[in-house]
Amino acid sequence: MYVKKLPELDYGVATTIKALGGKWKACILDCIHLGIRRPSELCRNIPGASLRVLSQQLKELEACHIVYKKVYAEVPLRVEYYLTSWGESLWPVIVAMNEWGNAYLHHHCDSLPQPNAAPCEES
Amino acid sequence: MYVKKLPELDYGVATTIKALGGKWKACILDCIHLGIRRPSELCRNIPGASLRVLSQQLKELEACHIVYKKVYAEVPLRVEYYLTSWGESLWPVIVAMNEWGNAYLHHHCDSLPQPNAAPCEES
DNA sequence: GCCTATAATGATAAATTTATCCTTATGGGC
DNA sequence: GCCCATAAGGATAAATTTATCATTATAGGC
Repeated sequence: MYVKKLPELDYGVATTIKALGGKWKACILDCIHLGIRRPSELCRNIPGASLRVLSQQLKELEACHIVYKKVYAEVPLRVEYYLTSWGESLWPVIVAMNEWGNAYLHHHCDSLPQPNAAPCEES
Repeated sequence: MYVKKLPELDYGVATTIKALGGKWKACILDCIHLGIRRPSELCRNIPGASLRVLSQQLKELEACHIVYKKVYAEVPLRVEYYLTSWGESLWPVIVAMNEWGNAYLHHHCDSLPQPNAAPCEES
């Protein structure tokens, strides 16, 4: 397993981003919030993400106490993920981030500019 | 300059994280919000960040329309960064993220667990 | 027997981000 | 002349994250 070599920042925003900032984490939480709980279901609902990547992200979310896992003794194996109370408390933050981002996308139309995009004041 | 090879996700949360998720970006925005505007000042106020890294992050923030830049014809060169209206509109989101993260830190005491931390339900 | 599906993880490659070091340019202090 | 400070960026290394491919284990369909 990978272990960090550099010190981490530990103020509020950095903590939230560590918990939520993985590439697929917001998608996953959104699905779980909608009741899509099984890894294979998540994989079918999140185009572009492999089961492997989703497993990794779910494991991190679990380690961060954002989701927890229920395992059923069935075959084929059945696993479901649920939001913890911390995950629930994160929801309004996710909504706020989503609203800002969507407003931004709506205004700027195309995706975020590449680093060398033309500068502009107060666009 | 680095150009992306993989497609990007473009829903709200991902957009917000792209704008705000760089390692030093929240620190920088916090400083600018407090009136610390010059790169050299930022560098003195953000331990661990080099001028080089701050320049990179500022450039990205500028490209994302979160901050803009004023250059004064002085020597030594004087540059100041200000929040754009988009940057201002992002502020409540930053506050919400900061509050959640601080509550989390306060509850979990030490920094976020490493990926292999012991699982727990509803901690 | 080989295929399906399920969930998880090891090993490793590829992509991306962040860090380090160096250079440019300007003018003042000593 | 060499040092300071300022801001910016090139070149490259290091760190980190994400992706790809393979394997394990279990039971049912055909």
